[in-house]
Amino acid sequence: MDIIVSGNDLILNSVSDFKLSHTFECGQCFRWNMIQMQNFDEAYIGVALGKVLKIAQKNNSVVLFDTSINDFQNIWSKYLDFSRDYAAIKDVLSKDEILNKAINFGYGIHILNQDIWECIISFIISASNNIPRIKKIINSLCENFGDKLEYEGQVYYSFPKPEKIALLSLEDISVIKSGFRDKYILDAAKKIVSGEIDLFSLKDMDRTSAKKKLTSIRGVGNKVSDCVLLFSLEKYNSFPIDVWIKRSVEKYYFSSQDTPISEIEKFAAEKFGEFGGFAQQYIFFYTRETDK
DNA sequence: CACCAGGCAAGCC
DNA sequence: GGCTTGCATGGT
Repeated sequence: MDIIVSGNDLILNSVSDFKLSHTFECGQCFRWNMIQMQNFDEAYIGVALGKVLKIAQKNNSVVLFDTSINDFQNIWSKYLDFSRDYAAIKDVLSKDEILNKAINFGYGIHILNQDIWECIISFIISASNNIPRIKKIINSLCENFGDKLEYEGQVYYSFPKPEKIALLSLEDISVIKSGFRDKYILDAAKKIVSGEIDLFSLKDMDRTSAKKKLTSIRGVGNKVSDCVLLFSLEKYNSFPIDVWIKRSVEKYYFSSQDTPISEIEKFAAEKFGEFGGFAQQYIFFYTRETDK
């Protein structure tokens, strides 16, 4: 991959194993929206890490608009996971017939390195919910309590900090219509602001310890913590099992037989090992886009 | 109207 | 340990 500065924009050429729609639509993030741009195959605008980014792609070229080389190297390269060798991961996983199909379908998936706090709240909101409404609630949380950001004459909102959320009452937060999850959101904010949970130290912990810490937050159980571990703490052997993954794994590997989650976890650990998280994303995207 | 949606906690055994 | 039920809200 080579990087070219073009005015205020940054052009990445010879990008491989990456496609915007695969990465942004595979269910790991909720704040990226597709836009139309001439001369590109795909384009998105999103808010992440307190910044608005417009990004577009044509074939193997990706353009980050109004982005300095510093911001790319310090922020976006890591966020978009550009330094990982996805070809090597795909080689290993493709040996499995099902994964081979899933990878051919979602060949451009990258696992983003998201903000831990945003990830915790987003997946607390995801519980017993559907994706359009998850996006709607998160958007409302940002509009009501985040900071205003302007880009090209449009207004966007950052994801509100835990310090801001911790000061809210249940009544305050009821405007976002998150239902029974409201108290979980407040609990997470309070545990983080009080220092009971130190987000920074989670990164250095092993998977089991980090998971134990995360599940001490109300509303964070097995599945939500696995998502946080995978999408923001670089624990790539996590294999979050939601209803879709459960159904899909049962269909492809257990002759459509109802199987306990504990057994699916065991199966995934043995079958995919250190690449469990990547396998999960390929399967999730494949099954969501084709089974429906 | 019943049922479901990227689950989880609490209560039961 | 495992199993069941209630949970806010909005969409079919």
